Amino acid sequence: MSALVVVDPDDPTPPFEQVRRQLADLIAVGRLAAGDRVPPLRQLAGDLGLAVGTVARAYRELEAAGLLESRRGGGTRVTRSARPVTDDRRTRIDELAASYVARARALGADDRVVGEAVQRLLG
Amino acid sequence: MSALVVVDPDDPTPPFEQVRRQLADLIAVGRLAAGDRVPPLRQLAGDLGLAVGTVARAYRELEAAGLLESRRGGGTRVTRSARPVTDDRRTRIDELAASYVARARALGADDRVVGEAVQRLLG
DNA sequence: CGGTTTGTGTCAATGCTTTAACACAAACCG
DNA sequence: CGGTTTGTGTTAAAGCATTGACACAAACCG
Repeated sequence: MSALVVVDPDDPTPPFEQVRRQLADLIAVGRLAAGDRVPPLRQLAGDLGLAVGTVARAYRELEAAGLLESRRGGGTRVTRSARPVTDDRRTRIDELAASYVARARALGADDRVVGEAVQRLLG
Repeated sequence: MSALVVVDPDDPTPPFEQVRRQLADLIAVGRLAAGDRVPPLRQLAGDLGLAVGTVARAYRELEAAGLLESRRGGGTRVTRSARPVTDDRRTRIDELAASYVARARALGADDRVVGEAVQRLLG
């Protein structure tokens, strides 16, 4: 009975962000495929012990990112096709990359290792 | 000029928690060895653009966890009993890389873009 | 058609985090 | 010793996340 998503009360990360990240990861990894339905707001909120608005925010941000599509009465589903990379997204990706490189270097990794760790995941 | 720690302003995770996690990682991985000194509160706060109290909280929680020891006037150092988990540095870097790739993909980037963003930073 | 499901929106109240400025205490160092 | 460094603690103000309750809108289904 592994729940789709879990919220860690000891993690200071805001619950809406925990949910958002986990769903984004599930989609990125393919565990949630295009067209798959995500739990209704009230159901997921009830399961996690969160307010409806909190889960709604996670869905809303994922929809803004092009990962989910919501329809009143129709539920929320994973988007069929991924959006093209816009300029905004490009700069955001650069920021994520810079953060990763900085943190990996801080752990003592040399640049070769830093690059390989990513390439290994990209095939 | 590799920064010891970095804070991501776009990450809803509270800054004190970002700092706390990264320092815990550095210690767990052995990049910060037992007895090593951590930057003075005011210095790290200045570098990161945070208030002194914010960094102080990160240090305080790490001390409560037994990872750091603070002395007024004497600075803050890694506890002797805090031992690095042997060679899970590689694992930790892989986790960081996986997180970056997942987040970048979630933004709609294809794998080529994800890889290039990193390579651009590594020269 | 009509009832149900589901997402959206509002609102005030509450709590947590951060900030800035300041005072204080203890260890360091010349 | 005396000045400096450094960690600790306080305060008030501001911002943000969450909650719970409620109303509304649109899609679904029998």
